[in-house]
Amino acid sequence: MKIKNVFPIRYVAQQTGLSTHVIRIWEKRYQAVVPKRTESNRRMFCGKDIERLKMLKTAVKIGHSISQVAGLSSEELMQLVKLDISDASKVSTAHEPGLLDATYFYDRSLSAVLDFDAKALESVLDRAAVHLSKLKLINAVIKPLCQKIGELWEHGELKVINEHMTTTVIRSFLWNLLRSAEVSETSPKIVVATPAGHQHELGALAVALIACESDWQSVYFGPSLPAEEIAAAVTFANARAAALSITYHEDSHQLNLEIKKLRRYLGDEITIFIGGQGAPPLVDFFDAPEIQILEDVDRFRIALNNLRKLQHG
Amino acid sequence: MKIKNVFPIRYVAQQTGLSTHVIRIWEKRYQAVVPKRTESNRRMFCGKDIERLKMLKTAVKIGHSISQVAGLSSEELMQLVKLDISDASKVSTAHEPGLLDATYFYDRSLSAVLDFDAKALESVLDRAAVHLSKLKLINAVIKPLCQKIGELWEHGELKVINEHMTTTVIRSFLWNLLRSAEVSETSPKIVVATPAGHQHELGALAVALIACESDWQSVYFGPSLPAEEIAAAVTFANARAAALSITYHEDSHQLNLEIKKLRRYLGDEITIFIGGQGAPPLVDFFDAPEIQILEDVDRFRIALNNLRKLQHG
DNA sequence: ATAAATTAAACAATAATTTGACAATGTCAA
DNA sequence: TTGACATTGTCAAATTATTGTTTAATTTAT
Repeated sequence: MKIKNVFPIRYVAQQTGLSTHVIRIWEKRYQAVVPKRTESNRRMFCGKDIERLKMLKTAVKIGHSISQVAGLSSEELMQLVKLDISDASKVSTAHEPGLLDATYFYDRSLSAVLDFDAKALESVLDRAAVHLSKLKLINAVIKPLCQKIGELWEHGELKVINEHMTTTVIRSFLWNLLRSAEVSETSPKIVVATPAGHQHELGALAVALIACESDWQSVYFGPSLPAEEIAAAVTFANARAAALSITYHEDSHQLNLEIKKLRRYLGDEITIFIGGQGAPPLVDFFDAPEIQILEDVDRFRIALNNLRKLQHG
Repeated sequence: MKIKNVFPIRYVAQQTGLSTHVIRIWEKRYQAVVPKRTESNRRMFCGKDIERLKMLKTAVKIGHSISQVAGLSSEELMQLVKLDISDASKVSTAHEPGLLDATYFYDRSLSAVLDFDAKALESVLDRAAVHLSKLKLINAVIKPLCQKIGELWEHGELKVINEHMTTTVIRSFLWNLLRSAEVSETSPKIVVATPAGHQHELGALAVALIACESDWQSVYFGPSLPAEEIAAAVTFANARAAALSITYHEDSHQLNLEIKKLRRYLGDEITIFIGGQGAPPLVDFFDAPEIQILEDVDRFRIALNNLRKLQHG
């Protein structure tokens, strides 16, 4: 049971915060919305009209001109509004001259972390995302930043809250990057997660991004997922591979168990990638070709490409 | 044989707050209600007529035109009106009452979770954010959704991966919402986190959002933060309050220690809020006025406002 | 007999519509 | 920099529609 076309202009104005004048003039000039009319020529808006007007308002607020956005479809508008919320900082700092060097962004990021300035960190990362490729971003900014923070933390030069703040910001940043990655629907899928007990998910997010960059569909599941669940996810998503990110090399016994369990759950045609800083020490433990321990990002990309070709042939 | 209650027009007028003239003219012009008549042509209203007239009155009050809503069925009227009734009592801040039913978004979200469709979930949440106020979004969509997922998970009707996927999506959604919240730079600050050992951070994010809505600057630190670090964050940010979100009531001994420690670390002029589903059982443990256990969102808002005024005076 | 209800018609206050004008702002080329 | 031009929000006037109230005449209930 839907209620349609029952909203008079005053109601719409109150809902959207726009004046009735603006609503009318937007209709007249740009056909931003074209409400139905009563027999007596009164406008009668529907729910979608209101939704649309709200989005238009925020689009304008962000800095777009009404004439440009008024013609967009509601889906496009949604996309626009969503996107610009996530990198609104770009608008304000767009005029700054770009030093295209990755170390510049790394330095600025580190400063922001030490200054405990979440907004600055976000802003730097947003700008870095514009200037650098995803690969470079991860390799030359995110990864060294995380390592550095790890070091500082170990040496007691950084509070846990610094680390938390940074993690939260970077995590959200990477996630938004991941969401905005465009991958073909027909590409093979890879399930990305962190094994049970491992809480650090930044590496996993980076892995998911790299996979996207290599034109795989990343299905990201976040931290601390038991082997059974990873296996279920692979089956459900009909994925060709699973990737685990291991940041700290702790409790390797438990970890081995998990990986072996996962190996058993998955059929032989599913490749398991294990990466991250905590991965190299594991090389000795596993020998099967279906489990690949990867020490750096490039090898991961190569392995993904190989697997892709293999599957194609 | 059922005996119907019937009422003369003056009673109806008194009940609804409408004048007899209005009731008659609404009937004459729009057939808003069509009461039975006595042999001598007096109107005899029934209970449903009164309900209907009340709803029509509030619909008009909201901003609908009587000519348009008078013809709606009582169910449609109910749907149209019930949201704004609940929001009308809140008055205090922005006039952003809900348009579409919040349960609609809740239902769609839940479907997306069960279908394991991350993109659909994102899309629904984005739409909900346009339609609903932050408060309503959290109270009527996010919160019940999390609760439901918790229930399903406990009953084994949901995989861990469902829960993980949902958590990841909602977390990112809330975080973006938090980032886009605009709060004055001069507003007091509140540090939001989850105590050590508590990994679930959605509640904390919701708390941070609520605080923003009450015009506090939320300084969000994510999950599992030891008391020392929370204290350090409060000092560093020069915050007036700290808020802990506790989702599951486990290991209450450890939790008590953490809270008491935090209480010691912070001076008396810093208020500690403890909220979330796991909070109510703690009421008995703490008695100090500087530690406030909050059972629901509204109390949290009230407490924030009080604290704000107190500080002002 | 008095108070209340009924209908119909008239009335006045809002509210919505269109049109045109206007001011503030930004853009672009000279 | 200046001036021409487009964009965009606001406003006023004239017209029409909606809607609550009033008035008047009549009927009914207590």
